[in-house]
Amino acid sequence: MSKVITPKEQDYSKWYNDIVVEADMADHSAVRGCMVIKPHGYAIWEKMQAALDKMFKDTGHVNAYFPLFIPKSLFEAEEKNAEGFAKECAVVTHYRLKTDPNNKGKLIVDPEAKLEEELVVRPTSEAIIWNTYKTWIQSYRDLPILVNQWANVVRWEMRTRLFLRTAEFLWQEGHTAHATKEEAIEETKKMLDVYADFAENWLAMPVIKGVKTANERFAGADDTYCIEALMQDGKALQAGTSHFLGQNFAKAFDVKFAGKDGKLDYVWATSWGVSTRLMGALIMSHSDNNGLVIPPKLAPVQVVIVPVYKGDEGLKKVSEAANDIKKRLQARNISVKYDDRDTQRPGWKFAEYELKGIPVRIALGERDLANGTIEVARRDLLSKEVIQIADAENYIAKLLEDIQSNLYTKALERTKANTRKVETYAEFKRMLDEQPGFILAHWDGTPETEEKIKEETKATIRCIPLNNEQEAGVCIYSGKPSSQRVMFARAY
RNA sequence: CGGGGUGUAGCGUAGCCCGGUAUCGCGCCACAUUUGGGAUGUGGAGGUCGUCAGUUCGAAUCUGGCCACCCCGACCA
Repeated sequence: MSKVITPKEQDYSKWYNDIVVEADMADHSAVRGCMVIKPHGYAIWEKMQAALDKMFKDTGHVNAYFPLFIPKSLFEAEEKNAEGFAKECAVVTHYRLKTDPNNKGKLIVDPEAKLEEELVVRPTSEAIIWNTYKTWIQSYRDLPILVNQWANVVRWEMRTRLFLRTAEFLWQEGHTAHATKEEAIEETKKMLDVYADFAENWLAMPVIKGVKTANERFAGADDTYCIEALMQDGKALQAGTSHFLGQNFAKAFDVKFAGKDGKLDYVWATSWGVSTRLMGALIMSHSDNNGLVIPPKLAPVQVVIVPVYKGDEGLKKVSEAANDIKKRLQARNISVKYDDRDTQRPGWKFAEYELKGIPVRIALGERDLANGTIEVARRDLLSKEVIQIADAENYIAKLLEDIQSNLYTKALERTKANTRKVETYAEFKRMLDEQPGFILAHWDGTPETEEKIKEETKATIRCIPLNNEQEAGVCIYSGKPSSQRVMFARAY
């Protein structure tokens, strides 16, 4: 049991925070609501980026970069989008500081350097991008445009939590333009599938694909699709969104194209994004009271080799064997770190790598050299096995696959076990308190009912699952007829 | 932004009520013995007590402003 991590049964929020900080992923910074992502955390994010970026490229997308600042007049062009984000925008009003004449050595904002037009720090980039697309698009031959950008955005949140909700965060935002509604909807769904694929095959995190209700929809979208995942405490986490934007932004920014028939029409749009919030999802899907657990496919280092030895001679002998194993594993595309620091003792290293979630640890000592063996420990089950050095590559390659699939299977079973159907409002409320998770229940389809349930229970409709089974029933709240169940949960 | 709490060495803390220049543990540095699950001993370094102002002969301690963080609400990826 870790000395530094608060057990999750005792205090789940504290457990989460301890993991982030003690596993060296991120820290609070001197800036309110903003975090420092430390090398170990950033390395995981880079792994996510690399995997996602390849998936985007494989589906025909290209990367570009748009400005951080958005002139207010552009920002307000799409009314619903602007309204939706207005309350959480950072705004640049001046472009210069000067020395304070009344307080030497201090700076003040120079009142003479007021911007003619304020600049909004992007909370999302639809406005600046659609203002640009206007100049890129004249004809159907210019379509589709399939652009993604990796960027930081700022949303001035009241309450922040490392990775889950910070004032500044890193993400990718795809922005596509299409000639037809059908094509745009297809793109929206395709990217949702990419996200679900990534979540399940890389994060080892099962997700429910669905569509948001009008209340929960992205400001400015006609439809918002999402992937929702269930965390270990039974709360839901929205892990990615893909929006069908209709012609809303094309109309706001007057982006028209000439079709084959010569007629002008507005362009159809999508946008889609995932953020550093996925780091929070990773933590809350797999980690335990001993620290972080990283799925092998996203681990910055998949295997660490810890030498156990006496004296310089011992280290030399062990290192020879360790470096050989390292090479053989690397030849199989396994990332390996050989930690030969003699400033820390083996036990200390064991605890450290466990805390940081490295999937596999090899301990190699002089005793092993004599026997031709290594001790292999897996992070997910905390189990150890002694194997022949000769079998190392095959054993560990398979072990990494096992860990990846074991993490997914465990998370899937947990999600299934905590997804329940309820028929009455009383049962619904009891379930939320006693066995939190996804709750499938009938809803009359009105925003009013959704709002009431949210007010009374803090539970929201996470989504209407795609390919939802049609089933006649009555709304748990109003008793009115309903044709399908929707998925409720308390959410992050 | 509303309610509550906290801020003392890198981290965790005692001292604050009742004013007199700061306690302990971990960590850090040196040396020795150690090394198969966070080693042990000896010696040592490290502090504008969050910050700014006020009261006082004297402030970690009393008063006020500000800042940051944590918890609970409203908001949210």
